[in-house]
Amino acid sequence: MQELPKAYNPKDVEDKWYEYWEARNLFHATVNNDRTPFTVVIPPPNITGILTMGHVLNNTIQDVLVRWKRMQGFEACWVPGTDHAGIATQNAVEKALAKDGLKRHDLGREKFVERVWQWKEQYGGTIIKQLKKLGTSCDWERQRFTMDEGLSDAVKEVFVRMFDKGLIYRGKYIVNWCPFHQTALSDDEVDHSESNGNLWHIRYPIEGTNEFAIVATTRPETMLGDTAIAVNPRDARYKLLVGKHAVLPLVGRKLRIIADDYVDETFGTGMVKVTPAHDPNDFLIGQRHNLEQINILDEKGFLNTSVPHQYAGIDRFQARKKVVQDLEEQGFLVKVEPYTHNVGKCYRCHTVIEPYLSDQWFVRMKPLAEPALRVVREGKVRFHPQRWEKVYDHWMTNIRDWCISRQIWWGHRIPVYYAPDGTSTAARNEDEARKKLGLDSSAKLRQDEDVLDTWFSSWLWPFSILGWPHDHKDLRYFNPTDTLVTGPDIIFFWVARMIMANMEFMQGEPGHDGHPRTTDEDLVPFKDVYFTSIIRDAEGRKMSKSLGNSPDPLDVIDQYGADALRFTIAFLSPLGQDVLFSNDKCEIGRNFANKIWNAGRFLLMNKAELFGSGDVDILSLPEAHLDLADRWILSRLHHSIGHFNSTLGEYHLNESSKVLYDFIWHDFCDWYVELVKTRLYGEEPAETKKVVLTRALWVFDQALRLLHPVMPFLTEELWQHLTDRNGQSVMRTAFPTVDERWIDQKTEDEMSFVQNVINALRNIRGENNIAPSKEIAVQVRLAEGTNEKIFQTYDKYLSKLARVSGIEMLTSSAKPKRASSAVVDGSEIFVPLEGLIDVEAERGRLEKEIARLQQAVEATERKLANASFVDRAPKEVVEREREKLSSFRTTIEKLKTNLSQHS
RNA sequence: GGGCUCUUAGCUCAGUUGGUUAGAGCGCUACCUUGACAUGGUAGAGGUCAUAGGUUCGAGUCCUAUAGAGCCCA
Repeated sequence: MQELPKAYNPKDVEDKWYEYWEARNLFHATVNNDRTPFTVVIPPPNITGILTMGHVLNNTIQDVLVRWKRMQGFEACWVPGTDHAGIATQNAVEKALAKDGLKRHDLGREKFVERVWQWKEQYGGTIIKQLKKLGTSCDWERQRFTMDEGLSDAVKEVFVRMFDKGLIYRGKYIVNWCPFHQTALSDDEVDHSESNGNLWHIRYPIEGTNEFAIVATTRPETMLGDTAIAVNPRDARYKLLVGKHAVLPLVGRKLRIIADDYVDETFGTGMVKVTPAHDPNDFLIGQRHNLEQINILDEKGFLNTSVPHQYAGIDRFQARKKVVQDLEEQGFLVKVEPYTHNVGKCYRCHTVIEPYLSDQWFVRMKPLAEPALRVVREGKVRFHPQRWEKVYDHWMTNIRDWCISRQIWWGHRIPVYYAPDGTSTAARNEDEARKKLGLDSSAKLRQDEDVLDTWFSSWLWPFSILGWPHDHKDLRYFNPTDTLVTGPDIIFFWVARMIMANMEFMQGEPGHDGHPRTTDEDLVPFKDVYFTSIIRDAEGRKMSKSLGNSPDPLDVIDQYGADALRFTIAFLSPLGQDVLFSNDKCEIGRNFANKIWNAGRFLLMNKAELFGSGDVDILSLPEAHLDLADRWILSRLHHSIGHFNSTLGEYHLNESSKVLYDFIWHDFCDWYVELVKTRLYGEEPAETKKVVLTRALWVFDQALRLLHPVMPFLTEELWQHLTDRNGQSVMRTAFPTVDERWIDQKTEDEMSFVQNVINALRNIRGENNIAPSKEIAVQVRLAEGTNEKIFQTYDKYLSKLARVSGIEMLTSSAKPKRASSAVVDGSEIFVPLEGLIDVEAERGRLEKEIARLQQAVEATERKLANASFVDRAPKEVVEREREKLSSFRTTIEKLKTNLSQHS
């Protein structure tokens, strides 16, 4: 057997094991009625995207959960896939075309879409390859794409069903319009940023008076589309004006003065202009008051012919200048003041978004929202952290219809067909459309030009990827899925809509038992939603391309290893709080990996020593020759297993990681390995040594299994080294379970006493500057009730861990002279340091300890002096305080006596 | 304007339902290459838990207000 390298090198390990797992199909899950499924669907990354730290966090969490459940015997299935990202992808391809001087219209729709597919084949898989580097155990056989055939069928099916039910309609609505892309954008595709503009105050003459209405606007050109002036009905100043008319400058149109609650009487003059076709709020006011909607723009952002001819055909920003100039010349401009306000910009091209009235397709959300709201309120879908339920509740109770049409070419084309006579219907194909429209097979149809919002395919993800709309055994078995891991930023766009879609479309589908689904429990898409943290840079700023502060995870993996990155990110991620990340923080994970590596190296070197090239059976725990250290590490192991399982079950991944870190580094490496050395290098017979080492290997094997979900590569490598696994992989072995038999408080207390004695001796050594190589003699005066046997049996622990040459039990009450001393649980430890003792240091040491305890004594005395504390606090608590006080006092007493020896 | 979150050691954060002398990692100081590991070991320094009230026998923990930081919605 070859010796392991001195330092762990992830590069020798990671790709090798990933290929091994993939080649053996270990990520694959199948319908298996002997097992409970555990299903996770990946939030499909965008095909234009590359791996970011956000993906790393998100997918590490999913992989930890999936690997953990898989080892626990669940049929764990993690379905991966990608998202076609309509606008982003179209944009990327258009950019590529532009390099050849081409526009998409030069190619035409069909050719252009072909080009996008080619682009997708070439670049769309990048992020998937990157995810593999991270070690994700996705079931790659099941990989899906939101534009693939099955998902396209699902999209059509859903559209047609909803259309037929009247849940989809076409209507005029104010949308976010990008004049560059000439498409509507959903709210999330608009970036809002503070912008310095002006607030123009304009005077509108009031008909039949000498008075004026003064209104303020940040977009003066929209006045050309004004159809009313509004005031608040409670505003006493304008009560008499309501019902009168104002005259729109430059245009001459009469504007009704109306009263509407929307108006804020404290803003400006308390009067606002109303432009129903170019402002979302004004649109709503317009609907309430039945106002005319005058659209003054075309789709490129130029003024159209519904404005006076001198403005028609001008770009909106030019028009603003001209309108302002004309208002000023004609005396309508009151003042201009600088004004900072939020301006929406297209997230792809940063063009200023125009609120624009256009024909769009909408989904009626109210009927869908109701059941989706109920299942969250009733806890059938649980959010972690729970506070997001409030946000969800608020959005769902105020839900607005969803604009699903986009005026682009890349995406699911809207399955609505128009007959020559203008009638239309939604259909799965042309034949069906003709049938529905009562046309014969030769009739020419025109399909709607628009495509669907990308989220319209994403919201079907938990069932479309499992075979719906066809009845599929996978769908019956794996849906409802279990845990969704995603960012809180898409709670509305994705999470809420998936709940709505699953509740709506799984209704009546055969469930796990083959019967039609009816209960909420069968209809939800997932049971738990884990909202991840946001990754920020070390200064707490959001990671962004423009700041250049987002590390490339592949560089990080290259530098530190995937396991180190995974562990670090898990360790740093509190549930619901942001994570401040910088590359060098991966040292936490890298150092931990190296520590584990070397613990393994230690065990394997000793194994070679004791067993030669022969193999060792480490599959069962040897229970012979158990000593305190053995019983203690087993107790700690089982505590840790329980703690890991419970914290991970609550999605406190940072705590789970800390459990692993503390157990492996501190319990196993710092103490257990050192204690085991006393036996391996001691005088026990070889057979005992073999048992001791085998037990250590067994414990380490358990530790590797525990750690595997977080650090899959390192654990597989070491696990394979421990013994011949006959083709087994750690990722498919049983996860450790808690065995209460080994959890033993008495053992932990005894061990803790030994540790405290060792710590006290180390403190004496450190403070007195005793060279580590120098051995010390120790004298002990035991506190009453302390078992002398501990010192007799485990003197070798002290000798190894505190370099103690010998222990003498004191029987007389005389204090040793020139000794450094400490008190541990009432027992006094003396280290005679003739000639070595630094009297000043020793005095300082003891005085400091006395002062520390003195403070504790005072605090405890204060508590016990308080009659109502003694009266009203639980008896155990009071009793504990009394014990504390007496123990502090005795300790101080002893320390003081020892201090007096040095005066 | 409405809602949510945060403020604990120089830095980044833990701290479960209120009850030991408030913890960890990094950084810092000193010592140490001792037969797994210097990506390491041992010891040490460092905190009036943002502020002010309140509830309670008892508050880092619960409540209210204030200040500061951030996020979401309108």
